[in-house]
Amino acid sequence: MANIAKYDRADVINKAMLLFWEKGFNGTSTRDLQQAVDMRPGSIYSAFGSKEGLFKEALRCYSANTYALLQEKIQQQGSPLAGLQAFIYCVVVSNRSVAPSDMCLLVKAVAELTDSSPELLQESQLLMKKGEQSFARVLQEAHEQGELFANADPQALAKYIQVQMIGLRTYLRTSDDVAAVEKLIEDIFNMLKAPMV
Amino acid sequence: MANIAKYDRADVINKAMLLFWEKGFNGTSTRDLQQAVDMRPGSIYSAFGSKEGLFKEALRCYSANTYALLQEKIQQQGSPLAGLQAFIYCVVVSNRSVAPSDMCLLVKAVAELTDSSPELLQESQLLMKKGEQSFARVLQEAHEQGELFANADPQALAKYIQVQMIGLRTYLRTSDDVAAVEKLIEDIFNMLKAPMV
DNA sequence: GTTAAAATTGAACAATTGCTCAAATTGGAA
DNA sequence: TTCCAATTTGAGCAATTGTTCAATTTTAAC
Repeated sequence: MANIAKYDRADVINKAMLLFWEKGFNGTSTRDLQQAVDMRPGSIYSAFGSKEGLFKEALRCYSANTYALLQEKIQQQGSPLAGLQAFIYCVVVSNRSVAPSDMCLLVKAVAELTDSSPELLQESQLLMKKGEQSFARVLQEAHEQGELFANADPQALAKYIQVQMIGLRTYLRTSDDVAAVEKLIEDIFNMLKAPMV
Repeated sequence: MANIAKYDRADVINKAMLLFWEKGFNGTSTRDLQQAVDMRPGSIYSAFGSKEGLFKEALRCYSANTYALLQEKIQQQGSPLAGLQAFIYCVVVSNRSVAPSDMCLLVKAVAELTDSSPELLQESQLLMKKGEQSFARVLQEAHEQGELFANADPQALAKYIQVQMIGLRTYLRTSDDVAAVEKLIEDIFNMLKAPMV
C-alpha cells in the first residue's frame, strides 16, 4: 500500500501556520494555502478535512514552537527566571523581524474568531491557558530557587506575565516603540525580584 | 432639493460599529451590515463609499465613545487618577456584559488588518496613539495634583496603562477570570501612587 | 510485471462576496 | 400642481469563497 505521503506533514503545517499568522483565519483563502504548501485542494482536504482542521493544526504547531523556545531559553540561561525573561525578550523584541506578525497567533485567533467557529475558539483559549500554566510552572521553580520575592504567588504571577506578554506584543503592533517595550520588560522582572505593592 | 436623508447617520454608524466590533472586518459581510442598519446597498455605498469607508467611520465612532466615557468618569470621580481607574474598571469589567466583545475594537482591528487595507490599519494605529495621548494628559494632570509618586513620567506611564488595558481585556477573552483582572487593576493603581521599582 | 489500494490532481460546483446602476421614489421649490 | 434633483431601491454582476469527486498517478507487495 502506498501510504508514504509525498508531502512532509510537519512542513506543510508549519507553512500554513506562518500564512495564518500573517493574514488571519478569514484573511487566508484556501487558494493562498494551496500555493503556500504546494498542494492541490484534494490532498489538503484528504489530509486535514477542512480549512478549520488545518488551522487547528497550525495553532498547535505555534504553541509547540513557543513552548520549545521557552524551554530552550531556560536551559541557555541556567535559571528559570532569567530564562523566562530571555524568552519574553526574544518573542516580543528579537523575533519581530522574522515573525509574520508582531502579535501572538493565539491572540489574533481569539480576536478574530466568534461562536461561528466554536471549536477553533475553544482550542485557542485552551492553548492560551496551557501557556499560562507553563509560566506558572517556571515561576514555581524560580520561587523554589529563591529567585522571586518572599511571599510570591507563582499562579498569580503567571496571569500577570500572560497579561504583560499580550499587552506588549499588541502594543508594538500599534506603536513601534521598541525602546519603551524593552524598558517595560526590565521593569516587570525587577518587580518579580522585589515588588512595590 | 430633497437633501434630508431618511436615515440617521450617527445611528447607522453606531449600529455598524457594534456589528464590526462583534464579528470583525472580514467577518462582517455587506449583507450583515445592510440588515443591521436597515439600508439597501445603494444607499450605504452612496453614504460611505465602500465597506472600508463605513469601517473607518465605525473606528472613529468607537474612539469618540471611549474618549467620552473617560471624561465622564473623571468628572464623576472629581480626580484624574480616580477617574482613570474608574474608566478602566468600567471598560474592562463592567461593560463586559453589554459590549459585543471583551476586546478593544481597535485591538481587534490591528490584529486582523494587513497591508492589503493600509488606510484602515493606519487609522486604527493612529486612534490607538490618540488614546495613549489622552492617558498621558490625564496622568499629567494627576501628577500636577500630586496624585502620582514623586518623579513619575506621565508619558511613560501612559504607555504602561495602554499596555495594561490591552493585556487585561484580551486576557479576559481567553480566561474569564474577572477576579484576577480586578486584582491586577488595583495593583496597577497602587503602583501609580507609590511604585516599587 | 501485475495488481490494487493509497494518494494526488484539477476542473468544477454552489454559495457568498463587495459592489453597481438603471429605475423608482421622495420631497421641497416654483 | 408641476417639476426635478436628491435619494433610495433591489436585481444582478463579476469575482472569490470553501469544498467535492471522478479521473489519474504513485507506491509497495507479490
